[in-house]
Amino acid sequence: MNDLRQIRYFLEIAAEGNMTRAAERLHITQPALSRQISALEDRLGVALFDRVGRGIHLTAAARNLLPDLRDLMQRARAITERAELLAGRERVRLSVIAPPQSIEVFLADALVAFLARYPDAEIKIVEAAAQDNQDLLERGEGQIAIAARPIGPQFQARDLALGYIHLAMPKKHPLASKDKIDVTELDNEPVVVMRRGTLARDMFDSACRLTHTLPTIAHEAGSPQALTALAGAGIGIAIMPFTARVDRPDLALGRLYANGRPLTAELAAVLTPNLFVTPAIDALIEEVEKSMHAAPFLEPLP
Amino acid sequence: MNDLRQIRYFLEIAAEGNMTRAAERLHITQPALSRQISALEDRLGVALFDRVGRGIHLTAAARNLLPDLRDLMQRARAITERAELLAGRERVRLSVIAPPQSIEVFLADALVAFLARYPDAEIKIVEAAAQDNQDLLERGEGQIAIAARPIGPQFQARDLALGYIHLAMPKKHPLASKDKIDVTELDNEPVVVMRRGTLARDMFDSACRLTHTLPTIAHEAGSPQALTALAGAGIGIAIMPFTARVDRPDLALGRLYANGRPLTAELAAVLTPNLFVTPAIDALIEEVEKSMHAAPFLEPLP
DNA sequence: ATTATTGATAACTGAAATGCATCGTTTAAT
DNA sequence: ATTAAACGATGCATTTCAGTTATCAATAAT
Repeated sequence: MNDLRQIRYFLEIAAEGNMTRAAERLHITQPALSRQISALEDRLGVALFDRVGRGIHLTAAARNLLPDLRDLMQRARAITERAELLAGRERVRLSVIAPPQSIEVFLADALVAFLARYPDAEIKIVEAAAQDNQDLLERGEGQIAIAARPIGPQFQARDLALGYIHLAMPKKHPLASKDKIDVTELDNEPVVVMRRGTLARDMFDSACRLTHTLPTIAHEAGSPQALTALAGAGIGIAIMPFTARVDRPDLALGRLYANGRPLTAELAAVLTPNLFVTPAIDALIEEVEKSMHAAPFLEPLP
Repeated sequence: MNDLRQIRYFLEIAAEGNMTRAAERLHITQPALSRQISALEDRLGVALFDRVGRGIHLTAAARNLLPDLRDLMQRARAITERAELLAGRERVRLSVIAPPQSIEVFLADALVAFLARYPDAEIKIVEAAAQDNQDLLERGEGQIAIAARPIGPQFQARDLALGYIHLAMPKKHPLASKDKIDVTELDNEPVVVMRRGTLARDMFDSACRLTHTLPTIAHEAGSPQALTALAGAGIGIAIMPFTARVDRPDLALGRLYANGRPLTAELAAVLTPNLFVTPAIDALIEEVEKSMHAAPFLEPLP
């Protein structure tokens, strides 16, 4: 085992499922990649990919080795970073994985503040659905992800904020006067929700199931803006995600409760295992936290 | 961080303390090694060695990175081995670190039995003083070491046997009739012991200190044979190491006690961290265990 | 049947690693 | 003080290896 490069190549193909595309992402040509993988297979003495028709897929052996190889790469990276820190010329290069709304509502602001402190830092933002966040982190697509607890045991995490699911409805709506609204009050009520796969939607579904509430789904929207627009038009009460700004004065806002407790999610910064946490990373997380607390419906954790 | 080779080179120099010798062990020439290290230092941006006069020594940064780099290499090796196992063509290649007497008394026999089961295995034996055993393991000089507990927390271990420190003396000696002999009975008594650094000697010294016993060290010997010879000549009672055969009918044997309990050491097979334990390794340890239990003064652990 | 996609292969090129010879410095021996 | 040995660094030639371009074979989509 001499070469981390071949491992990096292998991981890229495993993540991409396709040699040609992996080669592009690695900035090499496809034949070069193909030959490196052959070499790796020879050296390990085990086939890593089934060449089936055109296209490939992982062999059982490769699936077996995959987690450890990922771990090895991350460790190697962590060591390099520590070495650079020891050399005093730390180069901050981070990829942050976050859901679209998080980017819009607080990540952008946080990055501005962070870059004021670390002007030379290179921050890349990877947009991903909430549910894919931890997968991408595990595949090494980034070092930090914004996600809600629970978080896989293999990760470290830093608490960021407590997010409340809130409701938006026209001011004339019968429930508009209330600050706390229980899920059960939404029985048979027309609601507009985010599409499946977003955190707020999934939590809302769970709350309904647990309380045997059956709201009428009037519409599934793809963005918080669409949600508020529909609510404003009287189509239904909008179930707003945690990280959404509501800037419409015609709408009343309330918090959603279930069993007497507010529906909340603990948002956290999830860190790649073995990541060596530099002061810069700490600073970034701190800025994210500050920026989140400035947003409505996101409160500091106790 | 692309290249495990450079890390392997670095570790070899760190272990050897000398580039020329490290180059020999790596089967490359000294200039090649020198350049690779320069390249590694450039890439990490930090000096790993101070070039002081002729010769080198590790910088603080290098000492800081050393354990993690070792760990990385061991993980890489473990992965390769697992891959070979998955490929069904496991090539058993082990280095076993053991003190000289262990080799003589039971390791040799164990290897014969093991090789009968795995004829293609390549086993290398590294002879090392008991006290150096764990260091060598940590430096990656071998995968398995025979050592006495306590064992560093970073290692896995398998219990092998309980060893008793025993005494050898002429049959006419006043203490010869006793089976159990307490350390305190050796006060002012002439004894012959192994040289410092062997396990039995160190334990004997500790026992004397704890019980305020001051035997007269008549001689320090380098081998168990010398010990029995001196005891037979009446120079003093021989404090025998755990793993020594006494085949002289003119000598009486007894067990050494302190505070009413026999002086024992729990011998164990210590395994490199992250070592992937194959059936072959299990078999080897099993054979070692069997072979030890056949030796006198080594008993199975409860 | 035709075309586009995808991975493998061959021949070539350029970069990187290695070996050999040698130098400069430091330490040990005399 | 002088010499010899030890040790790491450097210049140059050679080999090894990863990468590129061009192309092929197999397969899936139309």
